[in-house]
Amino acid sequence: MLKKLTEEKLNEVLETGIREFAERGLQQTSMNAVATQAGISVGVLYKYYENKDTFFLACVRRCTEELEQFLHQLCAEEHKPLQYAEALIGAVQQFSRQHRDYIRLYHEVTHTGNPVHAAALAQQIEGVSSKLYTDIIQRAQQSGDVRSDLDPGLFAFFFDNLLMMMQFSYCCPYYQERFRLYAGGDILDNTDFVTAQLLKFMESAFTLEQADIPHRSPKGEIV
Amino acid sequence: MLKKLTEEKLNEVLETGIREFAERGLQQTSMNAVATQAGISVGVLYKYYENKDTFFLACVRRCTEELEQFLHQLCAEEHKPLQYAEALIGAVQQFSRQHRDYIRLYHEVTHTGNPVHAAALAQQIEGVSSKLYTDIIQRAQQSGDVRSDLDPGLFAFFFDNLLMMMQFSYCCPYYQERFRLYAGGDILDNTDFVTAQLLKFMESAFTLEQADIPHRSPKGEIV
Amino acid sequence: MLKKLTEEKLNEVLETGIREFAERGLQQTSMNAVATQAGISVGVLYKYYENKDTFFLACVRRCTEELEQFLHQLCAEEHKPLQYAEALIGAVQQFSRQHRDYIRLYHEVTHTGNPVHAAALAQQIEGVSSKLYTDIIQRAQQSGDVRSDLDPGLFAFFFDNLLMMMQFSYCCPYYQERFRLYAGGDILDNTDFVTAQLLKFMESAFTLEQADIPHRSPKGEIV
Amino acid sequence: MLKKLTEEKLNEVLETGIREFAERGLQQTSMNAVATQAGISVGVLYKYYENKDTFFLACVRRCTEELEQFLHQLCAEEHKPLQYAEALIGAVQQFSRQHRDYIRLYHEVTHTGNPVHAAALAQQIEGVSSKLYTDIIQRAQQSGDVRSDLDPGLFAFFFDNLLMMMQFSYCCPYYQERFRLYAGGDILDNTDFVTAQLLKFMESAFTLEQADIPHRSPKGEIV
DNA sequence: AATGAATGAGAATTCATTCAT
DNA sequence: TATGAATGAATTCTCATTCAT
Repeated sequence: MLKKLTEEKLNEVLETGIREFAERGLQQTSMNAVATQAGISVGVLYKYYENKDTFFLACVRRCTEELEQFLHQLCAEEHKPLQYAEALIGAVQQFSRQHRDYIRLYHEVTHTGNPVHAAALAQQIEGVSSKLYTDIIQRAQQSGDVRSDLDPGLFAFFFDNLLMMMQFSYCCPYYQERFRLYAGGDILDNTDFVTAQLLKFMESAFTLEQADIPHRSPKGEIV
Repeated sequence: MLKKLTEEKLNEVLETGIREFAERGLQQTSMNAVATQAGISVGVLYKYYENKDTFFLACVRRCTEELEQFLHQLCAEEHKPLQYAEALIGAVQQFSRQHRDYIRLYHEVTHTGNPVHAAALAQQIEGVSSKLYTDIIQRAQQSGDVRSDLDPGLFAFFFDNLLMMMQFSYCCPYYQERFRLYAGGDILDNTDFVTAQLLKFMESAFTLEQADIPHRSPKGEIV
Repeated sequence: MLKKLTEEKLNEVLETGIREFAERGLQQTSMNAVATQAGISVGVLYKYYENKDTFFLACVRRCTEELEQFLHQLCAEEHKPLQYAEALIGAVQQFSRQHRDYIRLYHEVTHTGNPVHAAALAQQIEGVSSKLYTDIIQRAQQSGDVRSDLDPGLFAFFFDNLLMMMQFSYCCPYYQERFRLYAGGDILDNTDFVTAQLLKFMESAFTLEQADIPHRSPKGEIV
Repeated sequence: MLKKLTEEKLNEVLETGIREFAERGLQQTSMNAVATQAGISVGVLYKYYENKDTFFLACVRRCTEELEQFLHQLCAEEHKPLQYAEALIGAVQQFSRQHRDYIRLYHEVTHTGNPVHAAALAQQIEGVSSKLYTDIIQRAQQSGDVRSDLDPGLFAFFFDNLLMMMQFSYCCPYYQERFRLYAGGDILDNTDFVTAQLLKFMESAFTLEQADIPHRSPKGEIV
């Protein structure tokens, strides 16, 4: 009966954890259930992870690693901001389809009530992408591709907010329903349409009077 | 000892529930604790609410009623879209400050795992605002204040996404930390700055080359 | 099924706890087992006692109360020291026979590893008797019934040590065996003999040369 | 990795066991922890000792061996009873200081609930000393150094009770507190005072009237 | 109608012991 | 022979819900 846990098995344990936590949430997930489903005993689970929280965090880290890798690959290539945005939106949609549970787990993390834990988690999860986005935007502002009267951090924040909501809207039951409510019952399948629309929204949510947008052209010719 | 539960008392019960659910979440909140804090017995709590879920939903409804009222007041006045947006952003910030627990409770709702419940909740909570926003946008498109090549539902969706994230970012621990990470430690107090920036972001996230925006005019005159 | 716990029932719970703790010790006693044996649910047990330790302490207190009462009755009457001693020895033997579990529980208390808890328990359990004994001895010294070159506290301590060991020797398996080993297999039943012998031991364990005992007579006549 | 367990290693294992059992007690001590601390694997621990109880007994035996040796050295020399007593009290105090864990382990043994085990243990631990003491006393009675109207076994028993309590009072948390309660906060350091007082207590705990002690002289001259 | 004590299933965690390597 | 990972029964404690008073 005693079979050493292969790396493969440990992977399975993590995937089981991710699945269960994504499905039921932190509280409702039972360590015994995870162990049983992963085909191991509770004992080993606790051998590898001090307690439920630790195990949860391990599952989260696994997800964020994957996500970061995904992100890095994407941001490695040089792009114009809008191309970045398009690529990111597409990537987020793809990731959401392939790793629904990762997104759900991420959503579960946002429920962390304890501010100290929340700070650590936010740092761990958002640290990389927040810097990445902010940098890209700063560069784009220097090259004149993004209006410079916007704080790069806040710009990145709003931008990520839209991506985040997109992820949740593809993966989490409540957000899915909300998505359908706003955009119709089959919206979840029209990914290209959504991408196109979101891009347009970002370009210019509101039509502005000429007078309102002297800043629009950093070079000044148009206005 | 036998006192009929006055409306006032029922109010107190709901407020207690909202506070507890907002603070601890659905699972971690104890019905006994709610009853004790509200100064009633568990028995009556179960007399009025079939079970914990039912009670939770009642608390949620109480919050959404408040929220809707708030929204309706705001949308009653006729405005240009950007003015609407500005008013809404301000309102959201104010509401977040005044009713942190309502927002937290709303956030708690988004964790509903059961799709059926999720659908009912989304309908209940988002039904009004989604219609409201979509209508406003449609009207704005007809009057030419909003580019008409955007789907009004999706536009409303993206718009509400930004507002929603703003609420959470002001009220929920994890999102607060994330907010600070993106925009600096004191961002939570600079509400005016955030409002101004978000408005700009909505106006036009990205500067566009002329060539990039032939679609801007659906009628083609401008370009 | 829901029957209110009468005072009688609560008594039974305590007695069950005392029995189980006495039988198995603190660690080995299961709260579920106590509840089952007392005919209640674990829930109530935890309603009345915060946790296992608290329940254990309640059981201990119950025992010490009984013991103190027993002691007070005895010490109320004025006696000569040796009469006190005789009365106490007899009382201890009687108490041991009637309340074996109380003594065993007392013995269990002596295993408290945590010095802080130990201090509190010792204070609670020994506080009264230590003062009582010391006072009696001091008075006896003033009246010349006890040699005055002995520290009253230490005298009381040695005296209580002998009583304590007697209790354990009548009640706790290991000490019982040890008792038999020293004094024969049937010693546990010869209580009168033991009393007489212990009294003699206290009177004068060792025969002394005349020269060694000038202090024996506080009045000086004999020597 | 495969190294034969040297005698030295086995010693270390036993010492670790003694330390842990003394510190935490039988139940609370973990075999895994002992193995880890001793620098071996649980596997070997179970190779050498069938189970936890067996290992515990081995640790106990190790302690009693040491204790017996100590005792034998002391009793080898011929003495008058009071000199023996004084020597023993001093020895016990010294042993308590040097081998606190041995005494604690001994105390742990007294908790054995199972009468069969208790009998075996008592026999093993007390067998030698009970005989030794009883013999010495019998001889002393024959030589007139101890009053002959005392049962030698019981005398030895009472005497050992006092020594035993002294050991515990120097080594075990609860008994230490009790000691301080009776004799003041710094009593644990005043070993000489304690020795002197205990000797006096043994000499003659209570002052007796002439009439009360006709038996004092076994030869009958005095009375 | 109101009370709140009682119920008991369920969840996290521990650790003596086994046995494949 | 030594290792130490794996097992899983057992234990403490919680809390939604019931129902006698």
